Amino acid sequence: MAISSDMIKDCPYFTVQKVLAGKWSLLILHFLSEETLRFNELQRKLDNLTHATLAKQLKALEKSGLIVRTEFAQIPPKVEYSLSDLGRKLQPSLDSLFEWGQEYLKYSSSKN
Amino acid sequence: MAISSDMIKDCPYFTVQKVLAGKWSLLILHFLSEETLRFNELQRKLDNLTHATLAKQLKALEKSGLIVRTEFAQIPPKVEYSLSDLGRKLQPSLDSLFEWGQEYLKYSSSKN
DNA sequence: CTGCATCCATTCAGATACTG
DNA sequence: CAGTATCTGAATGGATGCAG
Repeated sequence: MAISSDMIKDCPYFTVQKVLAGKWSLLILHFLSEETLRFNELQRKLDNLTHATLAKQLKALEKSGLIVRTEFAQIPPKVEYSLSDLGRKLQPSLDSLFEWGQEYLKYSSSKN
Repeated sequence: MAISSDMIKDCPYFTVQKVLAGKWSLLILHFLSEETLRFNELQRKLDNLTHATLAKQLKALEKSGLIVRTEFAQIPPKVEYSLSDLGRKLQPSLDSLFEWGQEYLKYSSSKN
């Protein structure tokens, strides 16, 4: 259903929308673009986010191939997340969106 | 709920995610960036989309201030949609995302 | 520290049908 | 031609608790 046949394959916009669907995707990608982070470090940066929710988002991003999960076999467990090549390629777009977001905020605050 | 106090105001990423949340936002913005369109013209471009759904998306985008609705007082009714200044400013980001989407599709198809 | 399973609440796309 | 109202089902964010 939704968009049939060709479009779903041909349309990059659709892909983008799918990948960025996660409510926290942008934030996560942003933080990971600055540095590789462990699960808990990431969670601390994203306050107000339970570990279950974060886990789901990370899993989704990993499945999309945007981030890389590296597990260290040790006690206590340690897992690091970083951007994949694909994720790194997205960064310019991210920066661009970030700037636009600032414009938007500026605009709407002057509007009120 | 979710992200409290400052972050929600300060974080452009959050704004972006809110605006692009709609499943069809990217497509709609794309088509409108090429030309001003009437409701039905837009719907024809977005096949597989009921007018009710499209109406909701357009309303959301209009509320976000990304598109402009122009109504002509005539029979039969005529309404045109076009990008606002804010919407136009988003275009570079859109293009950037589009390119990335293509990369993504290329990558995943070679991966399979 | 990290992750999974479960349940709940909400959100939202989509279908249908009705109005001017 | 354009828009609205209502309903449904699916997806998903989020809370809690349990397990390596």
